[in-house]
Amino acid sequence: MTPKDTAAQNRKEQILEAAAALFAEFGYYKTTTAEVARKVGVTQPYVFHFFKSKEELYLAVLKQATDRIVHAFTITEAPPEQLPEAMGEAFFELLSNYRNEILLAMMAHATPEPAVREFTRSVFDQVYDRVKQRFENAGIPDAGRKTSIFIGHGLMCALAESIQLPKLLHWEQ
Amino acid sequence: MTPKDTAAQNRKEQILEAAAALFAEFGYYKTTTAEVARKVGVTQPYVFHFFKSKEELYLAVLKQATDRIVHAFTITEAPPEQLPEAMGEAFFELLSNYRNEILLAMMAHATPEPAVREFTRSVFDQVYDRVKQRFENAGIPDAGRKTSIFIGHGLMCALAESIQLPKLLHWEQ
DNA sequence: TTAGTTTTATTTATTAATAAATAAATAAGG
DNA sequence: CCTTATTTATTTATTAATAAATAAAACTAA
Repeated sequence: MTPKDTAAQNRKEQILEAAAALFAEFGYYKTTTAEVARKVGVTQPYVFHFFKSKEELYLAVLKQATDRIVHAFTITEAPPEQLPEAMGEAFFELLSNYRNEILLAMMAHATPEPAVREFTRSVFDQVYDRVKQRFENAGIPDAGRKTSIFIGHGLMCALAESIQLPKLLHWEQ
Repeated sequence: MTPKDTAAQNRKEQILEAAAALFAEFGYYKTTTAEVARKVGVTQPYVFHFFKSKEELYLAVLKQATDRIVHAFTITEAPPEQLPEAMGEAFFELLSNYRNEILLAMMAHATPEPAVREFTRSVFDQVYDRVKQRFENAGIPDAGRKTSIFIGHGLMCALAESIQLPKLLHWEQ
């Protein structure tokens, strides 16, 4: 019962979810609006009743994903020395609960639509600042560098997932 | 005078170079064979005289790029304690000398053509093994984890370049 | 004149997007 | 209630554009 609790609102959420799964697996260009519609069980033009273009649909999914990420990095609490690990775990949990959306977000920079690139840029900018700030507040030395490494680590996890090369993330142990 | 030194061979190289630039900037799907041709100054169907499909052209560019990367990581020499830094510098040099190709290679995993994904997978697999082996030979402890971090770092540099967010790579200093 | 190089002309397929029609649900009035 | 009006939900039919790929012709130079 979030914004409105109508049948149409429900459809909109279903479309977002189907789109997340398809965009994550097949990318922006190889996902057709017809496939999204088919997955939900409606007709292709009906998708445009909720989103005025394919790009707008993609951006809606992407925003949902990045909001989750920013939120998680904002609320994670831990004793200062354990903050980076705790935030890494928070990301990992997100990845396991919302795999499609998160993979989508971590690969969005490879989608060359200007609006997508710009959105992605602003999100990484924001995430970098927030994470760095928190590292600094926790008294972690060299917070900027640690933040870069933290983000690189996230990219690496997403890569390992998307090409199915689990050996890349063997840090367990 | 590599394989053959004919005019056509020359054209093939020009096409590869134009394709690298366009694929790196606009990605696989938003780059048309017509634009590649126009950049070289030939007609669109002529591209198919050298590469039997757009995918084959893309894979040829990708292979050239990944061969450079694997080669660089193979030949870099340094005293054991400086090996990771030296290899990082080698990658950075590659990125500055062959920017288009290297960015292409670092984002290829987001191109959902099965052949591209599989190729990318096999290259990262190979790179991981080779880097880890060299780290181990240099007596670096926890070589597997260090290799993962090394790759994550490379992904992060490519991201920073592609979305133009230089703050991500402020480790200089 | 023949092999190598390149173009013109054309096809075929795909897909986002629009417009207009229909059906189902809800509400209002007698 | 029962029928008419109105909104909400959804479909059918269609367009318009784009782009990869093929085939065959033509040019060029040795």
